[in-house]
Amino acid sequence: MAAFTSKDVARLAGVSQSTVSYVMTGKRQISESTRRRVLAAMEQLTYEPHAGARALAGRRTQVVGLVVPFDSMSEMTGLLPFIETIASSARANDYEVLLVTADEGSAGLRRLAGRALCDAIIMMDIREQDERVHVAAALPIPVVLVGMPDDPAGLYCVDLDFDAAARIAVDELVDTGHDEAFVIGYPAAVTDRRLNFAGRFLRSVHRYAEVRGLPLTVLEPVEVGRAGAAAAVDHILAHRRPGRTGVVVPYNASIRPFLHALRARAVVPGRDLSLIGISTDHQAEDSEPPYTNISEEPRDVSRRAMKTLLWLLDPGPGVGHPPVDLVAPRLTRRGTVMPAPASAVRSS
Amino acid sequence: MAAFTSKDVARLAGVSQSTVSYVMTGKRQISESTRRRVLAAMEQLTYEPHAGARALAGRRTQVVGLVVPFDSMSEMTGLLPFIETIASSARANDYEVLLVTADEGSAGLRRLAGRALCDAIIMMDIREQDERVHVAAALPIPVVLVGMPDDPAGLYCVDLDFDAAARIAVDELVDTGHDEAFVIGYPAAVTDRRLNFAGRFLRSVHRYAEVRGLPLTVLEPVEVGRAGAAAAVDHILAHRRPGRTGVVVPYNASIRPFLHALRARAVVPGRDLSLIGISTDHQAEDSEPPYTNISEEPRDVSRRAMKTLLWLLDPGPGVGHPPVDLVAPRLTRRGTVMPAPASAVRSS
DNA sequence: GTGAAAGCGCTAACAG
DNA sequence: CTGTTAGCGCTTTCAC
Repeated sequence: MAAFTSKDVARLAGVSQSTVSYVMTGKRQISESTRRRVLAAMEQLTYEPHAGARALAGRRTQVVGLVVPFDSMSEMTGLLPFIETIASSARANDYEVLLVTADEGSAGLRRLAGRALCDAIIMMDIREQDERVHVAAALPIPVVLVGMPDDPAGLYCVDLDFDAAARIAVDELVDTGHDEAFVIGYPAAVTDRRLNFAGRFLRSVHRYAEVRGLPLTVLEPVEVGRAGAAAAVDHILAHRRPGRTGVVVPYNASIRPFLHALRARAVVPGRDLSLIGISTDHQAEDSEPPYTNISEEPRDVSRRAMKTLLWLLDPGPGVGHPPVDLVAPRLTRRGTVMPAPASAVRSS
Repeated sequence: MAAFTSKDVARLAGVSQSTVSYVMTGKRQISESTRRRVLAAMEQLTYEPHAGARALAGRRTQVVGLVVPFDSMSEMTGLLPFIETIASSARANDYEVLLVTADEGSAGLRRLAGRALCDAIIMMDIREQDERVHVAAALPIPVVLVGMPDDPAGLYCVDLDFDAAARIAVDELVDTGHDEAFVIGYPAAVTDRRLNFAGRFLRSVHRYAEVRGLPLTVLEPVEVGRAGAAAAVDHILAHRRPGRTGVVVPYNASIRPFLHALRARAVVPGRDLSLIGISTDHQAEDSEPPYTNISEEPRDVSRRAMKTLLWLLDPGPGVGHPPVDLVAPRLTRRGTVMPAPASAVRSS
């Protein structure tokens, strides 16, 4: 395997180099006979086109840049399904994936575009006010955001619909006759960095609670882990008013420690209070106990982000694409919400 | 920002294009004054060299390919620290990271090398007999394995020292006076694919148990999750002989469910039996309860893999590199191993 | 339908 | 110490 070039293929097939190129790209009609000879030659030489040369001449890299957060939290936060889905999705469309860590900030973006390392970028870990968003908007290549900054600067955004998640949570608690709700807020690592989803969820949950007349308390910040969860549980137990108490845990890494803290106090979710978590279904099902959850949909979000990106790279003839694409979460009941007492059922 | 070239930089600095190139690569002595002018020009134009052109002319991409497993398990198995560490490590050495999923098999490897997408490859998810290893060995670029196949085919391997892990586990149980040990084996997803680490651990644990006269039973396969863990615990409780029982859980995703199964049966690790897990310290510490563990060291393994790879790309003057580089795990006691009764202490 | 030839933007001899 | 020049392996006008 000594690195053949398209020239070698051309010679072996008895055609010109350009014909080889056109066979590969399909940008020209090629007679069936020559196409066959060319393909046979490529096969025989196990030819692979040189990506750099291709990028240089064709100004297309067939690479998408993926900007991911790699802080200490990401492991718990379920970053992997995003990466995985984007990788598969890219491969299915003949793209490679170049990984860049978010801590590079704007410099990483500039490098990706400036060096022509990729044709487009998917960026995660978006903050409410994110300087990178404006840098991204000025790049000569398309950028898709996973998340919604305050000002998208004209960029396409894909994410879970956290507003809908908040509405679903409030509705579920109200419809099952709860008298009060607590929200386990985000850890300082999230609020300090003003990650976009935290604000989106909290604003919405306040609004819907008010609309439906549900007294609501947000505990914040609540650190992920034993201590933070213990403090939160103790606070709730000490301060809750008489009646049915609901707890919403929107940050998935906080759910497990919260469940542990409840168990340690012999408080049973679904009996002594209600619990709704926002997490993947997989995590909710796998937990001990399984809990009623509003689904994060990392795979769906990633797929749509990839779809948007492909469309941006090659806008089809059809109508456009929505600039903001929010994936609707689903509620799955797993018994950690106390059912409505027969007397207290209200309609949603 | 209209995509400047090194020619533009050269003109602006009043030098030739090659001088610009030499300023960047440092492969030639450049007078301080011209170097300054060139750097100023690059700065002024926010110049970034075209990666494709560079790869084409310089036959160096400054990219490392990373082949990762993206099966259903990988999320639980702690893949992220590997990816993260390799990404940072690569960046620190001016390399980009191209992500390829293991399910592409040999084709992915051939593509990476054939298309000159990268200068070297790090491959994870190695099976005992892995066709990809032989393909990799024949590639014109270096490949580092994270894991140890039966036949490394001359490739450099970096991984945790599972033999040492087995020894440490057996020693700890024997030294604390245990009369018997069980090993919670790997799930079918691992054994079916003959992933290399499973065999390495199991062979060693058998050997050391025999050496130290510890009766040992390996339960296998044990599926990850509630059902598998429950079955394993029930089996152990039903079949264990009188005396002190130790349990070793080498597959980290199995540990949590195992702990749950114990708790559900009111069996307390550290009191009613002993438990040693193999997992990251972080996971062991964060678990409920924290458990005595033998450390997986994904970051250290990744760092060393990267180091080996860089050395392969540019063998320094010093002596060579060991072809197999095993990271020593550490035991951290967290109270899930019953301490030795005063009368039964034996020396290690 | 197919070829010939001119670059894409960089690196690395070869010259001085 | 610096400039000139010939490619690297593709894509893509032109031309037929």
